[in-house]
Amino acid sequence: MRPPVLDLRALQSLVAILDTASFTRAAEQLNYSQSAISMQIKRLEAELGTRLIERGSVLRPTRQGRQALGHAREMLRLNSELRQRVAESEVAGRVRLGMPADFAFYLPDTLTVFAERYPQVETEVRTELSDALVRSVAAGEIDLAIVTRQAHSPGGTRLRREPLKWVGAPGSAAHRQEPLPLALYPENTCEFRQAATRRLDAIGRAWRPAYVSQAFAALHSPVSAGLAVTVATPSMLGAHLEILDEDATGLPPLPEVDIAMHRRPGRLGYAARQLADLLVERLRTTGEPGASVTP
Amino acid sequence: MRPPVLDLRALQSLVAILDTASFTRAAEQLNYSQSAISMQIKRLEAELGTRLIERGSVLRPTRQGRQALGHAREMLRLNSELRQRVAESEVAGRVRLGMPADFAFYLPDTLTVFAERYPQVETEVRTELSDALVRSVAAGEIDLAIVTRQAHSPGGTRLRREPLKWVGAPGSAAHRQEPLPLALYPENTCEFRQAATRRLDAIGRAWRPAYVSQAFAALHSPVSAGLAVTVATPSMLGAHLEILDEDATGLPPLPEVDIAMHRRPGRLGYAARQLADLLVERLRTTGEPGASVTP
DNA sequence: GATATGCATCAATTCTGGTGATAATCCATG
DNA sequence: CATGGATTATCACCAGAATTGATGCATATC
Repeated sequence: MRPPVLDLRALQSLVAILDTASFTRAAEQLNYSQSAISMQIKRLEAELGTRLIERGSVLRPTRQGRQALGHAREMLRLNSELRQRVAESEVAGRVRLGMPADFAFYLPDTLTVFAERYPQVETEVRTELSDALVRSVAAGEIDLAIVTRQAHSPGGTRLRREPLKWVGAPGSAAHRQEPLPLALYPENTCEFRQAATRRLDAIGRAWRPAYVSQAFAALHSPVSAGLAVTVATPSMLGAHLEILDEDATGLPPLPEVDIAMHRRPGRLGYAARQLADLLVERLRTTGEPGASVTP
Repeated sequence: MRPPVLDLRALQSLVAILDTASFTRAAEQLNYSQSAISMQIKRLEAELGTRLIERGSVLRPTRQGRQALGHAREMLRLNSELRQRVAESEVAGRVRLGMPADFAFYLPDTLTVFAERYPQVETEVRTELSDALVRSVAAGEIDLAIVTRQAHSPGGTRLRREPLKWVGAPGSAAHRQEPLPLALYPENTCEFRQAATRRLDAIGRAWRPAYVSQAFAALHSPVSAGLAVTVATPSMLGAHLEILDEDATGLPPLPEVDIAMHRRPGRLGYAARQLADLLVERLRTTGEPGASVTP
């Protein structure tokens, strides 16, 4: 009738037993009597209808025990995380975060998660050029800055590196227009776009800033309508846009860009540290997809 | 002293309340009395030191309640999965799986997971050419087959599509040798390699089967030693090998390949269905990385 | 074979958590 | 503003589950 649930304390004991390889030590660790541990496991095994621990001179999990162990660990982790999250929603404070204008559309998910998790924290976002942000963060005017990596600006943690690509609407011929119509943030506001225009100049391809705006929507519309092209990294790409192949379009290849985080000097407040951790967690690229090799 | 754990039954009730928007209905659903539900939530809220449910004409979770809800759901999911996994390790039976020879190095992780999860199941792996496997599976001689997609062999579920790439050891010059030394499975054994040699022939590039073996190690060694090149998809790639850029090396571009699964006609046994699900889960490509768009 | 160590079991006790009845609340109506 | 209906909170009581400490049993150690 009701989905049967296991006793988390018993799972906790199971984990402790297999970690310490001893009922007795698990009991000490968890502040139970040895018999309590023994009974908990007995009940757990009865509930699951199978033996979980192979008793002997050395304790080993059975296959079922190994299955259970992984899930038990994860459940206990979630248990602590739940407690912490609930407790943290009391955390108050203030975080000042800086990012280039074009990141304002890259991070909102993460900022939403943060705002949800720490509803009492005031988050103040400032948008400036990357190098200005690096100075601001060094001066302690803001706590954190997400910037495109400046080769000459040391410090900061690299979060990810992504290729920069030409982007347009599927099927659009905007990239064949002469001069090339670009949707741009205002001059000097966006380094990606500076990189792009410099490469166009280098190959002698004419271009014009067909759409210039600080507002995201005002730039997105002409691109998805096929009236202009722009540049973005693959992970910034949405469903309505596609990467334009450089060979097929004759557009110049674009460099890779680094995305890095800078922290202001001194000890950050708790809220700022949590935001920093969250940004690292959500932006850091994951490892290589495959692990095996085939000839 | 001991990491405090929450009562899973209380979390179960929390979820039920927020799902049904009513203490009373949650009680009916879980076969508790209404007062039991009320007290469970009271205890849970006391334990966490915060209100989880905002009482009123309509019940709504507080921010803390929302935090808790997600984790609670996940913990309950793990709870059921744990029970099922433990129960499933009693599942016996037999599964006959077919795959091309070159997949024998693509799937072992998944097969290990399967063997661990269903230790009583006999798994029999047969390696043949893809089209032979499609016939075998249609004839019911094997239960499942993982094959490279045959345009003319309908049926089957496509699991993923990957580009085929030239692969060599980093820094090696093997790709500049004339004729091109290839590490190959025996002729007609591997369709990837047939695709490769046909493309070489098409552009008039001479090649020779420098290393031919059914054994993985015997092929892997010469490639990572820089003595030959071979072809693979990126996810088959290991740390010791790298993709050779087609433009830089003058090697012909290779097609994309589809990896598909065929099931034999008729109702599969439980074990076979589970293996099929696992293969789909582990091989199916995940969605696009990003969701937002930037101009 | 004696001893030590560690898990299982048992009986007694504690105490958690459920039930049913009832009180308190909240909202919708008249 | 009062009343009725529905929903949640509280209370007293009880059942049974979990813990404990003592003891039994098995296995390793010397």
